Amino acid sequence: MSQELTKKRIINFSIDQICESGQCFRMNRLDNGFTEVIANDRYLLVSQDGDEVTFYCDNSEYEEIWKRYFDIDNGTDYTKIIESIDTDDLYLKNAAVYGDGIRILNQNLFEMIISFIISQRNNIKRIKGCISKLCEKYGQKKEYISPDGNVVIYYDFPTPDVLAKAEIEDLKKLGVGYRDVYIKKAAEDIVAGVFDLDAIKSMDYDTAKKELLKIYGVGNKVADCICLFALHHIDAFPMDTHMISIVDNEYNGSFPFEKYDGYAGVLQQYMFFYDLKK
DNA sequence: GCCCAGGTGGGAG
DNA sequence: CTCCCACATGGG
Repeated sequence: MSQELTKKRIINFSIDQICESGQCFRMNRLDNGFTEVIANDRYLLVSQDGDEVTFYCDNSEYEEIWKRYFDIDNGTDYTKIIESIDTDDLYLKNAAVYGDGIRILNQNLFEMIISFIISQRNNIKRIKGCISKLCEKYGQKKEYISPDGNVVIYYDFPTPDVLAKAEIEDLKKLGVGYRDVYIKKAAEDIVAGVFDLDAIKSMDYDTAKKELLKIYGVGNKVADCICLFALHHIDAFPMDTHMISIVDNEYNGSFPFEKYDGYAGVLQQYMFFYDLKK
């Protein structure tokens, strides 16, 4: 264990809950108790004991990369958000307790566009499988030396350029089904400059969502997922099959957004997770 | 065989 | 604007 590591005490943080929360598809719990995170063209191991979280990287990498990725000291006050829940709303209170430790990640924009295009009418296990195969076929191969000295092979998420040149037949072999054309067209249009990802990053929620909706294969729900998980617009509230039934069954068809102005997306994630796991 | 999975595009009305 | 429907794939 000669490798550097960074230990932090962090409240409202659970690497297991985040890993299972359905917002990231390249994070995995390993048999040895560590969680691997493949993101930002890097490989990270994380372990946790209570509030003490260990990141297997030096402090400068933690400060520059992972602190923001995990939404740590980034302005989102999870304690305050949970405390703001209407005391009469037992469902939401229970969901927040159940989802304790989930954070809204700051993930790569292109990766989220492609990942959530793949997610439509699909289940999380298959989504992860498709993305893993996509990265293996089109992503750059990298090596990571683990703390015990083993060499871990991993693959970066593919660039727009590479996916724009992909053959439809090859994409289909990954099991993405009819979404093959969506992936290729989205990548092509980004490469061609039809969509400017850097510009989208600086837009407010409504403007960014409107722009994302122009991408072929991106509809209302996927656009909201991208806004929430890549652009950190935590007022975005993705309405998938789970949320439709929750809002239907628990809120008579309309969620009280006015009580949670500006951050309903965090609560959405608690409810989604609660429904997903029960 | 059926239904479902973090839905969307396209067409009709 | 709101309905319809087809769409690939694998697991229960």
